[in-house]
Amino acid sequence: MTDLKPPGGPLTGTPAVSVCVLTKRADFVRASNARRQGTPGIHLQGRKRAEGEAAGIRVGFTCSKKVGNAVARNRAKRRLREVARIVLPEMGLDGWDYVLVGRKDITATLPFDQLIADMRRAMKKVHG
RNA sequence: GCGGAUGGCUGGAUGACUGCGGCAGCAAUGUCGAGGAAAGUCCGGACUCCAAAAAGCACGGUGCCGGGUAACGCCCGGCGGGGGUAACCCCAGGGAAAGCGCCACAGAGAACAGACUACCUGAUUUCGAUCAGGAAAAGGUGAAACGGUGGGGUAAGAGCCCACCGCGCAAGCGGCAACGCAAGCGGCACGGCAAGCCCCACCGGGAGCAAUGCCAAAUAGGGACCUCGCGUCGCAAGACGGGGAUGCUUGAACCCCAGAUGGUCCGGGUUGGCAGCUAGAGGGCGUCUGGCAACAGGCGCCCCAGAUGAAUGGUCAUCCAUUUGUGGGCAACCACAAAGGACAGAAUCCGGCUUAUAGGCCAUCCGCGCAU
RNA sequence: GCGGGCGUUGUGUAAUGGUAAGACCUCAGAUUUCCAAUCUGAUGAUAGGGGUUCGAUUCCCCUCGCCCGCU
Repeated sequence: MTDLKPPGGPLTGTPAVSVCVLTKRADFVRASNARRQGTPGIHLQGRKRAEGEAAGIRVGFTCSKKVGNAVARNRAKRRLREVARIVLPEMGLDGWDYVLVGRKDITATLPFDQLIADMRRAMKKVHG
């Protein structure tokens, strides 16, 4: 199934908005029906929430069983979490939900700086 | 040195920056944080609930003997059978003279007796054969065919007789036992399958931490049908009576009894938090005692994660082995560069089994070769 | 996590322990001016590995894959 992990604590260079983590299945479903952008390493889904729904940036992580066994899934999730920790403070928009989806083999093995580049490109596409 | 057998260990190391979960703290911060299989869920337990977890039946499991253990289908030791030159390895390994069932095709005949071809004797004969009797060695079939070899014997033959081998029964002896050794007896009979039914012995009540208990929120604390039934004595406690059992029957204690009870069905709801939740038959090291061993016991020291969209990560440097390429060298090897670092991630806990696993290391033993 | 079930040609189904059957599909041929329909023929499977047995789809064990239930 899909997995996610609790808030990332105080982020370095955090902007004024807070970041929290998606835990409800309904939020994941809504995000997947909104804007999406695939890159070699990351599949990104993004959604601008309706007024009064929640505050700040929210982010979720998903690695289905297609990604591999438990070791591969956990590894992909950890790297996605690290990517979000670095990229979201500089590019995330207040009032949006983001869902990062792992891809088979690639998310766990791609060089890390390339993964970050993929994330930045996907963010631009989803916002634009 | 080469080849092999068995048992065991390890599962990259150090550092820097930056993150995550638990605990402590107002905070700064401190401290702890995956495995030998955490896996498969194949067994066994602990623990919780089910009216006791009791008896019988049913059902399921195990299956040489002895021991170990909380327990086991696990482990240790022994026995028997099979394989290997050997070290050593493998075996669901009780009962087929309790009973039932099955043994296709082929073959004369498939389980207990019988006789297709062929053999022998006699009679008949159209000289092809037919009939009566003897016999069970030879042929062919098959996974399996009624002991084997040699000799005697005979009309032909046959354990019909003899020798050796095999087989069965077995006094006695050894061993806790499985079992082993075996005088003697028997002309030989009793085929295989019980991972077919079954018999025997032993074991097992069922469900499972999403168990179970509590708190909060929410909803229609709703509707239909059926069953028991509207008790007696007593001020009361209680007694009598009735009801309540998870495959079936019995069933003490216990619970309920005029309930808005119990059962079935329909409809609604199905979220959040806390406890269970991690220190236990616990692990490691050292040492002593008993034991062939598994293991048991004593002492000392050290160590023990608890998440819940689920923590233990990311990046880099150096070293460590590995592979590839280039250069040098007869070679061992040296230098430089690059790549990738086995299987795999706790979810109530523990003991086993099974399966996956790069590379490396240690010990013991066997065979061959060489040297002494 | 815990508990349960299933696995046979490409698909959905059969098979007392004894040659794996039949249907649809695919291919080829026949029929037809051509197509469809029809007829004939062919290809093709017991999830994998061990064990019991003379002989396993069937009986036993291990592994793999798929499906279902739970508050």
